[in-house]
Amino acid sequence: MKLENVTSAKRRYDDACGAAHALDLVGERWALLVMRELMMGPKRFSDLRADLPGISANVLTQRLEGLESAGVLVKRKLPPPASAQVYELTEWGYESEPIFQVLGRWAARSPCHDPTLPLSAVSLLLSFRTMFDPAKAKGVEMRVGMRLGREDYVVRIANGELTAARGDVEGAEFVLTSPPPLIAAAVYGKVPFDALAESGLTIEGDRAAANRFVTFFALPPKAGA
Amino acid sequence: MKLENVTSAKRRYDDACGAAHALDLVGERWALLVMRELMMGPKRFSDLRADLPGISANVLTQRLEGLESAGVLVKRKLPPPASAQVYELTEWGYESEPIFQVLGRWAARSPCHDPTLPLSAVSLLLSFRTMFDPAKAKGVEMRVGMRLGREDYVVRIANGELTAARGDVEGAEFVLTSPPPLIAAAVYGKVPFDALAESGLTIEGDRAAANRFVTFFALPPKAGA
DNA sequence: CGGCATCCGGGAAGATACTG
DNA sequence: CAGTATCTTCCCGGATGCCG
Repeated sequence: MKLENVTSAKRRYDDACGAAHALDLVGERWALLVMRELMMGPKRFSDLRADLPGISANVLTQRLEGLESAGVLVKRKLPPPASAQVYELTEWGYESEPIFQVLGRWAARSPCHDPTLPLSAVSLLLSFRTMFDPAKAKGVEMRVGMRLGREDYVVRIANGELTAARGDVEGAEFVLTSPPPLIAAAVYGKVPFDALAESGLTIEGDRAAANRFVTFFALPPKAGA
Repeated sequence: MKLENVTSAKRRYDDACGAAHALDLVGERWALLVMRELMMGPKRFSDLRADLPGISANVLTQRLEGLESAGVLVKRKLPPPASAQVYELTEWGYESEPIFQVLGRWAARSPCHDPTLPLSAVSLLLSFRTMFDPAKAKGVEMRVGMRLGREDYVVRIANGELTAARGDVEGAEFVLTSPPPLIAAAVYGKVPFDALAESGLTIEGDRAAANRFVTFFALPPKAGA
């Protein structure tokens, strides 16, 4: 848990401010995005590479080392017969979720935010947690399945709260099978599901519920407007 | 408002996730700390340099350019006779305060946070806003003056809320004149004011109120404990 | 003095190839 | 699959110097 192993002495801020210390720990390029990809549960090295297009293997190695030294994540070996190496956030690591929420909420107001860029499955799920508006889902109970590439996820809405986690899509009102960006287009761009079918989004189940689902989320207004 | 002027194309994350976009805007080294120093009001170039020991002039220039391009701050000329150039956050820029709060709260739990490092006046005031516990200040009304180097600040507690801003210390229950780190030691380290007097902290006014003041703040427990 | 351009050295990030 | 090794590029930090 020495700071030396996280950030070299020369590049530290030497500032007692908590925010500055956070940047010493996770302020390096890619560090926060690595953590983001682990927010929904452990992943392997190659999954991280696949979900963070643009990161190079050596940088990923360095970040994983640094974040482990900082106590944000641990490297763990899955028991046989899987026997795979995975990286998992510590309890404290998971507590970083509000960082992504406030960063996301703030940046969504940026005049030059481009929502058409690629989007990972984890990012989509975290965005639901961030942008869910309880007032718009009063009295609603819903269970939504999402097949997003390698992993399946379940989003549940009940008692004005939204939870999202990896899980079995069986028993959901409807199941979306799609690349994450298309679901974002439906939810945040309010693009009709029908218009997205030809791009590779499919709905099984209650389509009316799906159309209701997208009304529970809204982006904040752009700044300077 | 082109992203080109903020982050070169090669170093962008190409990720629609809001948090990733935030990092494109303010993820470069020093950018967030520059914003932090402006959270209590406009400052001049040389004040920023003085309050961010370690930043070099050219990097500060680059960050100010980038943050202006991003719409986070504006460069403004004070009217005569001051006629000084100052940098001021935009309304959207000021809305970044929750970023500092969640970063600070999260990093305060870090096992290797060193609270003895230097601390700027703005950081201290922001930490009050972040760490204030309304439950501990129930029914309290208090007006505190702080002379922290170049600027004077007023902290007010009323109706279970804390506000902190630049202002005249006249009319406060007590006035602290001190380098910011000593006040942090009193508030967060619970070091008695008497023990700090010889290091350069002075209290004028109601010392009992000062001793009450420090009880309104508490750091979160360390992670892994 | 305040703000910015320029040059340079060191080091981090990026791309590619390679290995157990 | 899970990383190293290597090479290049670019950013950061420091120093200097110009110009209002």
